[in-house]
Amino acid sequence: MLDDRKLEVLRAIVTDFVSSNEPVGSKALADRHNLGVSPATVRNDMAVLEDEGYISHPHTSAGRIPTDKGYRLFVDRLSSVKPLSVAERRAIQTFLQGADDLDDVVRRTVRLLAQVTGQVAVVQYPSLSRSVVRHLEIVQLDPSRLLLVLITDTGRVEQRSVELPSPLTDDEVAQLRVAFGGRLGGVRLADVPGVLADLPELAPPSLRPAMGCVLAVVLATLVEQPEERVALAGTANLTRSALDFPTTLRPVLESLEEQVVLLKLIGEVCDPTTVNVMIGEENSVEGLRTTSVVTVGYGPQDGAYAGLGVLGPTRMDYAGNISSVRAVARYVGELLAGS
Amino acid sequence: MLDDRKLEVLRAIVTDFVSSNEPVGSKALADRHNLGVSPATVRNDMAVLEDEGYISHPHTSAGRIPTDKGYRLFVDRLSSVKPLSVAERRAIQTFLQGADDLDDVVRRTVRLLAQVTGQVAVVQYPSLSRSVVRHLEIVQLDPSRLLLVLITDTGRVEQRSVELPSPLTDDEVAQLRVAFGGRLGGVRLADVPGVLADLPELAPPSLRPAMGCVLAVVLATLVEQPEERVALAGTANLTRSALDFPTTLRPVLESLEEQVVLLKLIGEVCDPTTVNVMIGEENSVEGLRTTSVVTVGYGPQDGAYAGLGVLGPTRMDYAGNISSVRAVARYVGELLAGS
DNA sequence: CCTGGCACTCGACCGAGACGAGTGCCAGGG
DNA sequence: CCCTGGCACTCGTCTCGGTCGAGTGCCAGG
Repeated sequence: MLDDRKLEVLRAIVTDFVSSNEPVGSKALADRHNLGVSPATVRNDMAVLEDEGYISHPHTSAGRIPTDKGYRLFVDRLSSVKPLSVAERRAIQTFLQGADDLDDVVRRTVRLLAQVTGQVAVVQYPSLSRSVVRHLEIVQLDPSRLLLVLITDTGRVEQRSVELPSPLTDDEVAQLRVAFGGRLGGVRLADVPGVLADLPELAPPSLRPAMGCVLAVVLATLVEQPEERVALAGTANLTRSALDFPTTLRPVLESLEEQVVLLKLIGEVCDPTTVNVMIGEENSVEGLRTTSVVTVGYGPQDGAYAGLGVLGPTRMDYAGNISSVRAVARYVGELLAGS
Repeated sequence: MLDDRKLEVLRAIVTDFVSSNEPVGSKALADRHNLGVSPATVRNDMAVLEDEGYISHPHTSAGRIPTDKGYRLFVDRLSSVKPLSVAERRAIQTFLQGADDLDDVVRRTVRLLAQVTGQVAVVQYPSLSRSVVRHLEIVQLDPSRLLLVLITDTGRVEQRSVELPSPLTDDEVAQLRVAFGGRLGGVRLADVPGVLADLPELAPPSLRPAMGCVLAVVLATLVEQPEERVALAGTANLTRSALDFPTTLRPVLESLEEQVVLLKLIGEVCDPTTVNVMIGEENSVEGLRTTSVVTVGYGPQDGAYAGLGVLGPTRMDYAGNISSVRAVARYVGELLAGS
């Protein structure tokens, strides 16, 4: 149905429309891209493409614009990978180099992504559940309150306070510390429940109530409902295409303020090897139906820490953004694995 | 120069323009507000107000709009305090009630403010330097790395890692813990340098290098350059007035992404008793010259934890926003003091 | 000092007409 | 069979002139 030339026409339409933001006509197409055929032929191809739902035109005497389906086909089969220039790679590397803190890494990353792509950037903090426990510290705030401080291999630090049923002595706290600390080091957070399952049985009776409380908090708030965090940057970039979606800007901004929404966007796919692209209506989030999202997981090869990505109008430079997102993800993954 | 009626005219212009967003003419003014004078008289007053720079008109045959100077006069002398309804107060209280975590409190507060005022809301986390140390925990990550965890009375938790010149034994770490922990409890962070000044001298020689490192980190990153954090919400509200500042939206969004800028906005005044209003050009931040900012400190009566406020177009409901900001600040202050 | 009246300004709105980009279709040619 | 050039047609955009009306500034009178 769609021979090579028609695909070529679609590609030309997408690239031209992305760069110009104006419906593209047959003549301009035939001129700019050396398709080797006349505008009339291009028109015929366009008619077919429109029948198939890949492009549409706003009104009779206007050029064509790609539909979501058209973008999808473009992304899947037509866009060639656009390798980053050496300068860009170096810029990414140096920009991320100076970071010390995990917070700092994430903040830099998200700004960098927004800058490089010119879109809205989203970076999820390394997920707790996929992280490995480096240390669990138990601090006594006052006799019957403890503070748990969890440190992961990615440098993330989480704290929770625990109300105890009865006061503990310093010595008892030390025992707790040994009991938990000794077992958790090096364990993936997802595996913590298994590791700790038999803990209450082994504890001396006097410690059991306290042990139970601490265990409950560890399991409930750190393992079962780990707090996922995300960083956001580049919302100002939405105004560039504000001419495109003037009244649509509001729902987008609203959606972006919802942590849940952001996590949904990024969390859905976290494979560090393949980049995921959601286009327009494919998007599950109401209010982001006019935008596209490019996400990828980051982390070591065998598994992902978390996801990151960019969001922009469906009319975006998919090839470029995919490359940028992938490159940034790789560098961040290495950076976190190395530290 | 400006008699009572002229002031009344200015107030009428401001209130009408704020609610309608359209230049207001003499006839409409004389009609809606019962000024007891004819449109012609109003016109004369308007001419004077314009000479004095309180109002201007976009073009010859259009109504008047307030200038920044006009808003300033309005805020300082003309706006009556608009008390919140009981329902609003209750809503604020119940909305904030459920919070447990400090993070949760701040998140809820900022959303609440954005919701109530319909503007962009900014809430600064309780400032470190004004906080009191509740606990400083020292955790040994590996032989030559420590993690410092600082907990303040407002529930804020900060952590920093320290590279040691040489490995320490468990026992030595315990000594450090006692040395610091014993002295810092209950001390205001700003007073920490004085309290710790003589610490190195008292330490056993073997501990001095490590002690020095820890001390340096505590002083440098926690006291001298404490990391201030802010939360932001309601950027979507900017789109309501997007018709007002269409191309101006971008610089505003850009400014709002800069932590530094936000801190500058809020940090300038932190008095919990008086509300601070910055109008248009008064604003020191380039790019926010078309907006007004209403801020206030929050915290216990004697001093402020930090600041919070809202930002919106100069054309905003100052009286209402001032009331809302003050009310929210009071509740948050109580909430944090109580816990 | 306020008031009504009046001429004037100037942007908003409307409709007609010209323009032109772009389309769809068709007949002819390789 | 597919490509091509030609041609009529559509329809949005732009421009222009004219009308309308809100609002002003000024002035003379009470």
